[in-house]
Amino acid sequence: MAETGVSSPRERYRVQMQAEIKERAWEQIATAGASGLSLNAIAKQVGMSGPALYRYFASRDELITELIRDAYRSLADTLAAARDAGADLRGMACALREWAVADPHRYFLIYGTPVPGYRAPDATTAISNETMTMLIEACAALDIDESATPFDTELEHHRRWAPDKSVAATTLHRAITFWTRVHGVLSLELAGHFAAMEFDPALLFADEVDTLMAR
Amino acid sequence: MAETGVSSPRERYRVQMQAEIKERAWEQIATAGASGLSLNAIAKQVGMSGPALYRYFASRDELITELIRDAYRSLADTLAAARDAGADLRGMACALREWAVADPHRYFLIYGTPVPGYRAPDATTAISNETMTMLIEACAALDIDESATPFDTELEHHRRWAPDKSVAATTLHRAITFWTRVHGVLSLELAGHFAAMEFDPALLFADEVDTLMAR
DNA sequence: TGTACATCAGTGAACGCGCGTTCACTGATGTAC
DNA sequence: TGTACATCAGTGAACGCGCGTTCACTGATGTAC
Repeated sequence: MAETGVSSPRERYRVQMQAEIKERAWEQIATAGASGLSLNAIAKQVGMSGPALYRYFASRDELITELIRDAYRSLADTLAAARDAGADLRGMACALREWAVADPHRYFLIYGTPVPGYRAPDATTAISNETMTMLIEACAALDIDESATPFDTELEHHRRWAPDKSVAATTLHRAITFWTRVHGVLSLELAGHFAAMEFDPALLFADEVDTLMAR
Repeated sequence: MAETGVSSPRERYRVQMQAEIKERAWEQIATAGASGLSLNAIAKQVGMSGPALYRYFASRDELITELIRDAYRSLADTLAAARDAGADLRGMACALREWAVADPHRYFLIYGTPVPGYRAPDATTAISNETMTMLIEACAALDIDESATPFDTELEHHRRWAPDKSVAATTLHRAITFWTRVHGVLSLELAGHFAAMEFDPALLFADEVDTLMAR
């Protein structure tokens, strides 16, 4: 009887196969987009015939859901690694950008056009909260005093989502603003909206982060 | 012989029919997303049978291209109308947000996940430049002096895309930053990433605009 | 160690479906003399 | 005003295609005695 942690050859093969399927799925998303993801095409890539994939995933939707969850997980892990390496908010921003640039399709699977009718499972929202908490802590470490804006007072009254009541509303505000600004630059950059302008998006990104940390 | 501006009944009917097809297409995008847009389904909605649509659009791709171009046009017109009504940068920001919130799918067709393999025609990039020019002019009207950042010097050397050489690099910078920040808030809001937090996204948006205009 | 059985990965055929697009055709509308 | 012709909107059948998913089945791998 297999105990926890010990895996039979069959189990190991299974895990390995699931991983390969996901890998091919990502390749396909890169060329055809998430909506063009086809189980049959993946099966062909893996070297199996169509229905065999149903040994590993109950349906196409389940596969996509796992890919999305993995993307969230990957982002959270990237930020956590940066933090654990002693990075401040700026360092985490760089890590985030590198993560996004490394695989734009993975980025857009999370932050791009929402899939119509798709409902994010609790698992992904939990990871999302985890990420937000890391950002809030990084912002709290900045310790800049500033005058309250209207949105700060709004946050005073709507902060049930925040992890710790001891964090100032201005800190929550800063974390949210960090998030929106970073996404503003990244999503436009990765979607190619800066293509006609010749400037280096990395400098724009850095400038935005600097501005946010200075004031 | 029909002169320019004068249209025969047939022509008028044609234009009207094209408009109705596009309208149904938008409805379908709203429920199934851009990738789920189906010519046959649209035809059914309009009350025609499949192939009839080919009288009005050469292919599915052409229809989508027109929808995208219309979306760009609609946004540019909205901003122009705000400007002509005497709105400053803040007013234009509000107009932009209202435009986006009114039809998120239209917004995402432009600023969402890029369609794999889709190449934006020159017509849309021209409209995009038009929009950017309006923003730059609105930023120039602010006339705030500020110290140059690294990205400002980058822009000094890469500004061929900008409409007028007399505009300061810091103004171009402000226009770009306006664009990225506004998109950061809007794209996260419209994609539902603020759903778990209870605050009013409009206040966050207003705060971002205020910050950008004050400093 | 050998035998009997259970588990499970993968196959191939088949299902119904909807897609974009073509083609030959009908019938109404407009145009020219 | 009437007739002859051209234009063009829309139809219905058909094309080939790939999709997700089911099902009964084969054959290899693991497990129990």
